[in-house]
Amino acid sequence: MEDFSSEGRRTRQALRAAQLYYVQDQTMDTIARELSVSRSSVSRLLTHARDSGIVEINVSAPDDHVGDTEKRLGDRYGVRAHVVPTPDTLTDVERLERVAMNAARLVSEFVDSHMNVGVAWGSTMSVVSRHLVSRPTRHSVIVQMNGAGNTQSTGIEYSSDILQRFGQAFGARVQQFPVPAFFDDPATRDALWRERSIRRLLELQTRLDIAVFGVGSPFSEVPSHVYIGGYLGQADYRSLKEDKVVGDVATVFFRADGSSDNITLNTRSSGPRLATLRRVPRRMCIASGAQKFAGVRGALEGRLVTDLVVDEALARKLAEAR
Amino acid sequence: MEDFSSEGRRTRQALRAAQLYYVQDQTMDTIARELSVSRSSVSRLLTHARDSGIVEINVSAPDDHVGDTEKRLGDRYGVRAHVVPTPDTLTDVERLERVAMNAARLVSEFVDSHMNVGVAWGSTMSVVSRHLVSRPTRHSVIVQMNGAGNTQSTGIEYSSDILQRFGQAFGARVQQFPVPAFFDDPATRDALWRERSIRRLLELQTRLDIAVFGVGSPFSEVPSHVYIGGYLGQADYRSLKEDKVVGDVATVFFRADGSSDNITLNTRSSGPRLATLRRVPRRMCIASGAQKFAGVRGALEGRLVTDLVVDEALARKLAEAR
DNA sequence: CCTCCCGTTGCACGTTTGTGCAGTCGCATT
DNA sequence: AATGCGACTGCACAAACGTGCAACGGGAGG
Repeated sequence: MEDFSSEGRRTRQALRAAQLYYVQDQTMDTIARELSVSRSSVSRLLTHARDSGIVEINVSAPDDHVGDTEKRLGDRYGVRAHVVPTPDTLTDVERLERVAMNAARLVSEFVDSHMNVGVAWGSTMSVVSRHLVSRPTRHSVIVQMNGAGNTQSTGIEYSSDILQRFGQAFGARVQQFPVPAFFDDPATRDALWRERSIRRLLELQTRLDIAVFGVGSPFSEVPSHVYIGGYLGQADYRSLKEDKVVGDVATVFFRADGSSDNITLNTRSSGPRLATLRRVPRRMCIASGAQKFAGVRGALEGRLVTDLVVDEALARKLAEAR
Repeated sequence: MEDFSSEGRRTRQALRAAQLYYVQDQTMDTIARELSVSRSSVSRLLTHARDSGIVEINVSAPDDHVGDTEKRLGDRYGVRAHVVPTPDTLTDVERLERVAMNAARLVSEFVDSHMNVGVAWGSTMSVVSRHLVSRPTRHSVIVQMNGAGNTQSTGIEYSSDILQRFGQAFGARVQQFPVPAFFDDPATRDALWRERSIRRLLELQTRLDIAVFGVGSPFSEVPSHVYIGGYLGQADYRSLKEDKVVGDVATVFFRADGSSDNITLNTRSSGPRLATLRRVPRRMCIASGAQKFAGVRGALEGRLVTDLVVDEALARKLAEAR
């Protein structure tokens, strides 16, 4: 059955315009005449073509030009590093924005049909989700990695919005994880974890093909919003400090050497155990800003990461560390 | 050893500019300030980045929008068809130009390291070679498929120029085939074919990963330049007619049903037997203009082609044929 | 040291492209 | 039929971009 709806027509036009523009190097003016629409419409068609994934633009270094820092990070931590060019003069917000754009592209590049994609939430992930370039896939699933909180701080939406945008971009089913980020009583969690509906999701988490996450840095000057969102109390902070925590991934905490055993708070967290996380074939960590240094380094030491996306300054710091 | 030569520097800058422009959506002006060069230089850097393969732009149909004609050609002849959008009002030259641009992109997409790429020559291939987007590969070889003539008709260069451009684009070694397109005496060919140096090349031809070629159409109104370049005489023409030839690939002739047995002229041709050609895993045929209809159809019937690149009008004709 | 040559740069200009706005069309609701 | 709504179009203007040209600079040869 053919699709003659206006949406199908639009896509066909966009496709044709894109071919003429990107492959045959026509100007929009020429294309406009060829499709008998106005030049402006062609401009809009091309925009549509770009962010609906009809055209796909890749920038890749010829092998002999992979950045020095990237190589060093690769050698030192065994990760594929993606260093985002960022002049040091940018504000934190701009820097994050740029890192997120790069990361979003990478995600769209990696995700494919029939994949289970684990997605965490947080301010970084929020920005990333807003820059995803759409790429229609089939039978892929977006899986929420840890329980959500409803945060309304500036620029952060409900975690479900983040997931929704991922779902949108890949035409994927979204699998929510309807539990709180932290439980008060570990026993409650354990009970809930025995529920059939929850078990199904936990099981899904063990079969992820990709996990995408940022890192929290609880003891940096600018704490991740997990720490200001009212999730944790004074006592919890003290507990983290005692356990020598340097960061978290999906609300699961770890130390500078990447270890997470016997960290009190983890017994109450809704996130996946690090051992589980490490079994995911591709684990993409996105971080921007020097204040994430300790957290990211811990995540790297703990082998939680296979693909690292960071800004230049942070990359340098990581490469030089130790 | 680091490469600090000006060429290496240029590439690094181009890479960075490309990332900023295509991934981070910066304007050239911004990028110029960031690299402290003029905006014009950024424009030039981006041009360089595009046609040196640092950025790679793909236009692909979402599966549910593959053209109708493409599907029909696929069903009918068992080829992957690439129909190039071309309004019917174009001149033959413009049409060819557009088809060639598309084809060139496809070639660059298919060719990879360690591949042997067979290349024919002719007016179509000449235009194609001029639009190749560079893609650095290693250990790949460009192999000339049939003996060359030195033609100076408009727009056609020596076949070696075509090969040279292929070599350039892929950083590949170029393997010339220093024999005439047609021999006067089959025996001369057979003798030459026993030469060690020639045998090495013939053997290479049997191990091609891709073959790229146009088709000749000897009996259309506008004959392929093979037929006007002085390669063939009156008697030869008669012989072709008697043998019911409709076209050629790499100066090897075939009939409407794709057969090539007992075609007199083939015993004197320097091109590969069709059986040999058919063993190449990917065989890309590029043709533009309705006058190629008979030739292309023969090539398709003879299963000489796995990937077909044609303009819209020709595609329609082929799809409707039979 | 000078000179010439070749490759690179920025400027200035014309061209090409993005976008706010107001007008139009189709469609569903009253 | 009238009304309202939303999606889409073309216009007009501003922003962004490509390129011929002249000036610059650094290296080889005299």
